[in-house]
Amino acid sequence: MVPGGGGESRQRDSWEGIKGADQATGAHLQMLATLENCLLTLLTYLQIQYFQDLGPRESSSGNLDLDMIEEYLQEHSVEVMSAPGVPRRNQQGHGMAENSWPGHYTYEWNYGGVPATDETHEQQPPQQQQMWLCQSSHNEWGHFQYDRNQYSDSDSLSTSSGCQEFPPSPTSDMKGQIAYDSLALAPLSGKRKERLFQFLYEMLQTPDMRSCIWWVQSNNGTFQFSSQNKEKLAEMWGRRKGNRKTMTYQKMARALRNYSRTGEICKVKRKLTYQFTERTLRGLQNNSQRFMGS
DNA sequence: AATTATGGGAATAATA
DNA sequence: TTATTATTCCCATAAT
Repeated sequence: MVPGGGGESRQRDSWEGIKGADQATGAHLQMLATLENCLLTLLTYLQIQYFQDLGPRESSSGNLDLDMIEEYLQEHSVEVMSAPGVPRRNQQGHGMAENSWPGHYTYEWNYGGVPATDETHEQQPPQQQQMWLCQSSHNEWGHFQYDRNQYSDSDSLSTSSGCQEFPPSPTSDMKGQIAYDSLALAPLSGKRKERLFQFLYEMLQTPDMRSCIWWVQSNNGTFQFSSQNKEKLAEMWGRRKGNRKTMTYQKMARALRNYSRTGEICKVKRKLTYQFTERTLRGLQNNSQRFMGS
């Protein structure tokens, strides 16, 4: 039937049915996970501070998330902590790429103008709203948003001026999977399909995802994937889209590359890091503000 | 040298 | 139907 290609049995059937299984429980678990994660994040942050202050020693203490920390430090071209043991790779002017906007692409957002005539329950209770429960609140930019103070954005915590930031939280595996699943399946009843860059932005606001993706500099829109967990993020993207085959970073990155042509996201020199175009970021930010009651 | 990251052509699928 | 976006496959090159 199919000429070239791996064929791969054409049947497009069953995978349809198994979708909206358990969302309520997922949401509850997610809430707990989020709380737990906040604590863990704080803990990790303190640990990092400790290491920075005292220099890297063999750290007999927590071996729990040392991998995480290590990867983080590596991927962030550690300029703090000039450790004897740390290879200190990559110069690149150490100040991450581009403190300013690349200038190309100066179109307009024409999405922004949506009246946001959303449904009834738009009062936005000031506290958390379960994103995965209220899918009715999105337009084409759509989707939800955490509380502002929940995703303490990396820059605000930076001790040094540059791109220093909050380490990815050490999401442990057990609750990790649960959280990832419920996040991945979030917009099941959504009408408009979410775009990849919107999904990424959403993940960037999600504390649980810090082990997969994080802001390098949120104010100029640069973000970076985790070398170790990028595949997990990709899988989530694929699941959310409902693709038949599993999404991989390789394929997701292909889509990302298209963005550099169409001007939503462009690549920066640094490993695994990209940057939202100014207008993209503006659109994303405006959009999420609409759903936060400011 | 081997692995990993980047980049893009091209066909196809899915959506708007 | 067409245009746009995303997916899938695949190969080449660069970087580490």
